[in-house]
Amino acid sequence: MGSLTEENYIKSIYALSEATGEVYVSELAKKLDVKLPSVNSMVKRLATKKLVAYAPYKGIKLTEKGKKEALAIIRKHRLAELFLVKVMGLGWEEVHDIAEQLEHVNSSRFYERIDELLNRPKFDPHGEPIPDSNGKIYNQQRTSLIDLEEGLTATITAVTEDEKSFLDHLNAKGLQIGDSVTIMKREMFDGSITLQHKSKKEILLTHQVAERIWVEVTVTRS
Amino acid sequence: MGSLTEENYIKSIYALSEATGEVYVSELAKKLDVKLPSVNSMVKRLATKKLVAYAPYKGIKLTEKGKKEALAIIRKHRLAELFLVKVMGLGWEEVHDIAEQLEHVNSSRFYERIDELLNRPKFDPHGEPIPDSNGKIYNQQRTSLIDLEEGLTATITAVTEDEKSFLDHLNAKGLQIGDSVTIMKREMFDGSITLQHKSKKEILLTHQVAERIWVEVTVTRS
DNA sequence: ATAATATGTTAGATGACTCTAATATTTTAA
DNA sequence: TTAAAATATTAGAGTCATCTAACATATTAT
Ligand SMILES: [Mn+2]
Ligand SMILES: [Mn+2]
Ligand SMILES: [Mn+2]
Ligand SMILES: [Mn+2]
Repeated sequence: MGSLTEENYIKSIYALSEATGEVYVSELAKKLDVKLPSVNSMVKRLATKKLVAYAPYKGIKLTEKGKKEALAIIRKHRLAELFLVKVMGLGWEEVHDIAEQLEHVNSSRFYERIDELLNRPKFDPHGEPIPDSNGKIYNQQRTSLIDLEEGLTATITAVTEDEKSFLDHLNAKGLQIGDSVTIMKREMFDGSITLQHKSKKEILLTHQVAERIWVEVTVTRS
Repeated sequence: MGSLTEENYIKSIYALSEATGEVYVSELAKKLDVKLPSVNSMVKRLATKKLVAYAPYKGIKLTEKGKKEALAIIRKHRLAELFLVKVMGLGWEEVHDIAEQLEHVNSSRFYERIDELLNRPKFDPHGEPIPDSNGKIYNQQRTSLIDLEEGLTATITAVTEDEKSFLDHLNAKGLQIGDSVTIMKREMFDGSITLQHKSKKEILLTHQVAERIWVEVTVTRS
């Protein structure tokens, strides 16, 4: 295991490569909120340790070893989040920041026990898959709310955003993982969407919010 | 809050001052397993931050501010240990090392929740008192097993040693916090002690082990 | 093909924390 | 009261992780 800083670099490289394919030094700098030369020297160090392969202007790629480390950290992060919600009774909007710290705890006993208590869970409180202890990740097929036709009914499976303000927003709207929603109206003008919710209420979501909500279609046009 | 390193210095200074009164740079170096000059410069830094008062050859003293920080860390450590035992089902011999990491987690929510779940506990799994959120600590009067006369019966209230090997040793002997024991024999020659235990077994403890076990006398000589 | 833009590097410095080697001061004991 | 022992300090250097300022290279758009 590397230092805390190293772990955060590895994790960010993994996240960016999932999101955008190529990972540039400059992108990483923005994500980690450090300056370019800092990233430049750290990437060199990671390359020396065979955690990444780096070709200037071509991007940074995690090696197998690096990927394995990233997945181990993500596993710990997501197990921690679920534990905080299920066992400790915290809200899904307040666990990410704590998990950012707990993911660096070095104790197989601790995480083995969490995994056991939660009965080898497959998803975190935000619907993100939890890699198993070998780093294997179950990748669901994902459809965003913004891609659904009017009239369709779907179940919310995940949200791709950990930020408290976003989750507070969903809480205020009364939306949760597992909720069933029907698309009532898609606005051409601003991309906003009106949903019919199990609570019987109609909910309006902006494009910006809807695109971060992932669903599985359960009922096709009636 | 200071850095992780700073927190560990503060905690060690507190522990040493409880144990031996005066805390010398040299003692601290031994405890933290770093060299003298490292401690020397860190102590200067802590003094600049008004966390300690330092007079060479006279010892290091925590200021009120430093004491408060130490107690906050100790509180987190002990809450974590108890949580790991009571909620997560780990053994008292394996929680210290994990708590050494969890004590640095910065989240009042996390610790507030642990405190609540455990119902504002007063003692950790080793019988050590847990400071309250104001840093107030309930200091029990302590009698060591080695100070009991033959024939007395007492209850084990605490052990002053977190090391796994020591606690493994007690586990092997079948001794736990709360157990009632009667002093059968005190050996003059080597200071060892023979106990009658609730399990009906006789248990022999060396002086080295017995002196780390604290008790409350429940039955005086019959 | 040149200019503009995106992307990356080098040099040199800083702060936190650590080390070794050499030296200094204070306390205590003979 | 001098020597020995305990305690502490300074000087100088190294690693990790960061920064600013200046410069360099590659990609792309005109
Ligand atoms: Mn998260
Ligand atoms: Mn999550
Ligand atoms: Mn402990
Ligand atoms: Mn303890």
